[in-house]
Amino acid sequence: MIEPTVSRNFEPDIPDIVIRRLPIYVRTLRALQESGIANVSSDQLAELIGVTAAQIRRDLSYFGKFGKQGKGYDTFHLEQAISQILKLDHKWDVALAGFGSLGHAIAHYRGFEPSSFRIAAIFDRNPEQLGRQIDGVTIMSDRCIAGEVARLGIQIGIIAVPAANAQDVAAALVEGGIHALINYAPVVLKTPPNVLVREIDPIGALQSMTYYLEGEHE
Amino acid sequence: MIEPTVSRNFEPDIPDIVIRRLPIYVRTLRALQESGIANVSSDQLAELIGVTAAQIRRDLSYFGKFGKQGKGYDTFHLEQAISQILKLDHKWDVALAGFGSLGHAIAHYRGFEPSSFRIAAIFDRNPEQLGRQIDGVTIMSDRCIAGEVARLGIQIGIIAVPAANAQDVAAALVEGGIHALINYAPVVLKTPPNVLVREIDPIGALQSMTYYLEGEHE
DNA sequence: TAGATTGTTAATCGATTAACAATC
DNA sequence: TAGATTGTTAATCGATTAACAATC
Repeated sequence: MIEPTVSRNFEPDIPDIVIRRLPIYVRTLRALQESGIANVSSDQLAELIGVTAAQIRRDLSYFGKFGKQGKGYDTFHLEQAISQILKLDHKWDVALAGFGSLGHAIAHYRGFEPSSFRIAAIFDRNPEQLGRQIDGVTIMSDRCIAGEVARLGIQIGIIAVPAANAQDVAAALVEGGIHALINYAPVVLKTPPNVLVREIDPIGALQSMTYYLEGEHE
Repeated sequence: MIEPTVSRNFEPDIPDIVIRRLPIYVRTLRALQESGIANVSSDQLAELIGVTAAQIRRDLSYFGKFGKQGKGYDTFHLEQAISQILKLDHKWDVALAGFGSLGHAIAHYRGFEPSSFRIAAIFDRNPEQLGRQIDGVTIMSDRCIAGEVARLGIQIGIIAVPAANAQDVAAALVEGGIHALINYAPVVLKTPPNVLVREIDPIGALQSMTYYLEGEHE
């Protein structure tokens, strides 16, 4: 919901929903390589991911031809190709706003090494956190957000602050030149149309699942 | 992606995408009430949420008539009605698998009090964590998952373990009788069709955003 | 060559939007 | 009553799927 108004890319017109599926293809192709599997058909890949083979072929066709008829796809080459399309072949600096337990979890996440992302700045409102070093990054005050983001030329921000501060923090990040935001706060952010926002909303996910569950528990 | 095959609910046929929007309506209506606003039109609500008024009215029409022509919606009554549809009017026990920094952040999250969810069981693989008490809940071994979930009659699970263990943990939770899963692990889980799975995938979100960003950073 | 599987088009399906009669 | 806004239907838009000719 609340899908991005994208204005930075001028590819013909590739649906955002296709772009959002590409990371799953990359992930699965990497897992296959690690299992020593050099080749997959769209049927096999579909089975692993839980989608249809037609969807995979259709998705890929937006970007070119990556397979061989009768053979399928080379896991290494297809992964490289999609990684390049997503620009995952170089590192991106990320600004993390909020260093509570969620921010801590984000900063310490090592589920994806080597990763294309690096926490290059951390901000927190709590004075006790200020000056603390995390992997060589010094936690700074929220008041430094715009200046520091601009100074470092950071394009991606993660909002992990309480709902009440999320809008102000978002505004500061945008002021600093951020173009893409991951928002963990349960708040609809007001941002300019050239800023891409993706919501991470586990509470919303929980709240929508109970609809399907059996009634009177507890 | 990988949408749920739902088999527990037999409502005519309300699209899951509509169900997934309802928590945002609830959240926004609660915020309005806290601001002392007793009434909203679909236009105002749409503006706040960033969707169209037509979509809101259409979504609500799946469940009944909640507004008054010429007047709009009573924020209290509409929130109550949607909360009831989502079954948020009573508490749900949740099993948390994984008590690393992510599990810790989930267990300590207080962004939504009073919440309809209560962490009623915590499991971790790390022997050092075992026996530790978190809000009156004792961390237990992964080996206890199925038994404990069954004993407590828990229907909802959260997977916050490393990718490598996620499938096993999911299987144990399902064995214990879990019907709904929130999955933070970057892995496509294999679950029976009557189990609802929602993916929380911040890394995927990041990886799909770089597609839209300007090239050669770093 | 024969068999398998891609890439692509057209058909289908589903979700969003626009419009407006009903009605508070 | 007049004005505003709902609830709902039909039109539009977009995404998924099925099918198959191309080709490795």
